[in-house]
Amino acid sequence: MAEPTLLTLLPHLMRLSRVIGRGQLVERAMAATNSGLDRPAMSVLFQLRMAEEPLRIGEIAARMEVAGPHVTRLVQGIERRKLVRRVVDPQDQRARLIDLTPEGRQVTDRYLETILGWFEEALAAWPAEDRDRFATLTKRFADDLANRLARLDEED
Amino acid sequence: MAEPTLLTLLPHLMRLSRVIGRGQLVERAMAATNSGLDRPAMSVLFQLRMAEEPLRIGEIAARMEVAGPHVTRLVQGIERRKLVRRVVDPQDQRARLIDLTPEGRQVTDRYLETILGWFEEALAAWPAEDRDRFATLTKRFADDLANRLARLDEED
DNA sequence: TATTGTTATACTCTATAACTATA
DNA sequence: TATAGTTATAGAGTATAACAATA
Repeated sequence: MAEPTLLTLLPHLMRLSRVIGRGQLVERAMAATNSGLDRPAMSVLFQLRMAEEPLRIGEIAARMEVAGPHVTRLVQGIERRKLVRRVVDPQDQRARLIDLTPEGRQVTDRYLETILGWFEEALAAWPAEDRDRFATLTKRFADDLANRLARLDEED
Repeated sequence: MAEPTLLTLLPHLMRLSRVIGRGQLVERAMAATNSGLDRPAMSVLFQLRMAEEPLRIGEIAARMEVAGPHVTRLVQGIERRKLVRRVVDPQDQRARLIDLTPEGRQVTDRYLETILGWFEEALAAWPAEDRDRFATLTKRFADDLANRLARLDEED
């Protein structure tokens, strides 16, 4: 069955996906941050933090790869806690721009620093070259795979 | 905030985790396999296929990192479709050993070959050395990170 | 008395459909 | 008439608690 490298890669990817996406990592970082938020809400803050600019509801949904109404709800929750502001987009009165408040940014940074701290400790024995290589290859792999899968649509 | 390599790595990992674990990859491969199964059920078959031997309910739950009762349900479903057999463990009458039937193995192999085929196409331009390196680093990263997180328990 | 698995139940996350308001 | 977002509703996936059988 296929090339052995790819066959052995698959379980590692599945496992990594679980460690990152669900359970352990995120869940624990949220507990450490002690913000009272849940994972999906933090995911919205994370997207805003990485974007470094206000985003529309639809744009957040696209980046999180979830449906729009879901983001509406999540934003309502974090707005109530004053972690984001929701202002009408001056370019288009239908749209809303979601922006981190200073408090929101602070919470998000605490969360990120917790995770990155664990990364540093986990990779303490890694030479810098391996880290860079892993980061580069991970991005390339995600891109190449996503592109291949996107082409499946067109093949119909 | 922390080392830049790790900060940029994070979104790539999150994205990879989404591409692999949810949506696109698995969902499409299931559709292509046309088995009528859902993702969690296929995940059980996948674990059995990788183990290359019958596994107990509890062992499957541990490998999938989900709760026991959930696996009981999933196994009931795939047993009804005759993709696995469920026999009493001769070593321990309380336990059940779950084993792939030939049909179950066939379905799982079709699923795996679909995914690995896409991997090969996605990585067509990758030198063999990069593939090996990526596989090695991915495993190491998952291991090191899981170990670091496991130590959080002991620190309490 | 502890462990393996099962049954029953409830909760979290996310999707779809119908609607409102702007464009 | 199309688009951005919202409200209402429903579904998938998983967890927890209580139980049964065997160790």
